[in-house]
Amino acid sequence: MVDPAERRLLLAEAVLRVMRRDGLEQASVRNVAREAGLSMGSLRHYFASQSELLVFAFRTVIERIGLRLAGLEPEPDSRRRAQRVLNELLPLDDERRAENEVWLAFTSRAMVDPALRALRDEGYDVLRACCQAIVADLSAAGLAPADVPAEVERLHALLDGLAVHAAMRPDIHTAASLTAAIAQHLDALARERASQDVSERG
Amino acid sequence: MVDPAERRLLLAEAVLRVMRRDGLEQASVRNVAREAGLSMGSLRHYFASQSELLVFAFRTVIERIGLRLAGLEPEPDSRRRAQRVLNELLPLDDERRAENEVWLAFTSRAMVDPALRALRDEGYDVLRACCQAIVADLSAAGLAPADVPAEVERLHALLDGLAVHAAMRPDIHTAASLTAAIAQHLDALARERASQDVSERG
DNA sequence: AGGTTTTTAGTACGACTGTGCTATCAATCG
DNA sequence: CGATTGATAGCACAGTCGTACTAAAAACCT
Repeated sequence: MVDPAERRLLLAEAVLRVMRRDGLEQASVRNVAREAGLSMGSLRHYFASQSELLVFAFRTVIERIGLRLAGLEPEPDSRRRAQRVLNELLPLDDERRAENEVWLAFTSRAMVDPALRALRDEGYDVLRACCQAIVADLSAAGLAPADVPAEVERLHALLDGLAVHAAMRPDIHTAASLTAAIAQHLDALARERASQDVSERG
Repeated sequence: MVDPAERRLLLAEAVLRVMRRDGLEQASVRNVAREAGLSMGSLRHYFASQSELLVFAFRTVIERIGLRLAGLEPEPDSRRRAQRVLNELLPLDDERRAENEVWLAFTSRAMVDPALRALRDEGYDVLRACCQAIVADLSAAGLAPADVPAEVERLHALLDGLAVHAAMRPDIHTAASLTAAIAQHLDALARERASQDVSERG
């Protein structure tokens, strides 16, 4: 017998493929089943409703990102650690570009589909917690201003803004330009803190 | 006789109402016609296809924003001018919150609907030009770092990121917190430039 | 082996979609 | 006044949608 969890994952990945190729509104039960090489009835055996299917698909994306973050090798230097985590969150390669587009589609649909809202908020919270950890870390190391909450807000918005731009204009916002933008921001944070420290001493 | 342009505008506004209330995918020919108090046939008399209707609706949004920007009273102080323009671009009141949600929905759909892509790119370009003007202005006034392109990228991403966050979590990202985030960023730019100037002199 | 449960497939139903088409009403013009 | 054009309405068509349902096949268990 086939592992049910495996089948569900197979279907979730079919959802993501269809979503990315044709848009979320094309991720119908029929299309997803065909994409996965199964029948509608079979899909329905694993997911009682379409909403359940979509939620599961998005959840796998969130979990995948979480796993990647947890799997990062330890890095003693605050600045390098920040850069590495942020690079993990940016759509730098095809896999993460796909995840990013899925995130955008879900974010948009969650505006009007209450069933997706809780999960969307969960993704938001995870990302914000990441930013919080990064900024707190940098600030403690003297590499970011002392006003942590304000800098969390700024970093989080910058990150999601870059993600949206990368989805809209992948030709303009390349992997190189994205990492450069983040690096520049981190440099700016460090410089700001430095000038803060100077004026405090004086 | 009724002015055709007026009727088209009436229908466009119906599109925006439906989009915001029920999502873009609910902005069908039938629903929009009903929302506008017209028949399907009548709608089709003004718009040959649904795509044409949606494009026109989004265009009116872009034009409305452009008109608001053009209508801003002159402000001699660079910093205050920047703040004012940026506040105009942020979803601070209900009208602009609606426009912001429409923008998000269009951005998402344009990922898979080529007919919307050109218009979405136009909106992107307009916003980027705004950021460009603001940063160049601030930089010339000694209130932003000398590396204008890099700061344009940062401001643009920050702006769109805040917009997305405001759409996702209007309870968290209030008008006050949005303006505060922008003000904080402008302060940071000025401080960065100041420390740049100091180190150049020394 | 025989019975039971899981998995798959296929179909049917009612609702909705965009578009094409015709018919009616209003208004303008010759 | 008649005729032409613009505006509105409403229906028909072919297609897709989510879901419910039945029934066959496969796998598992005793």
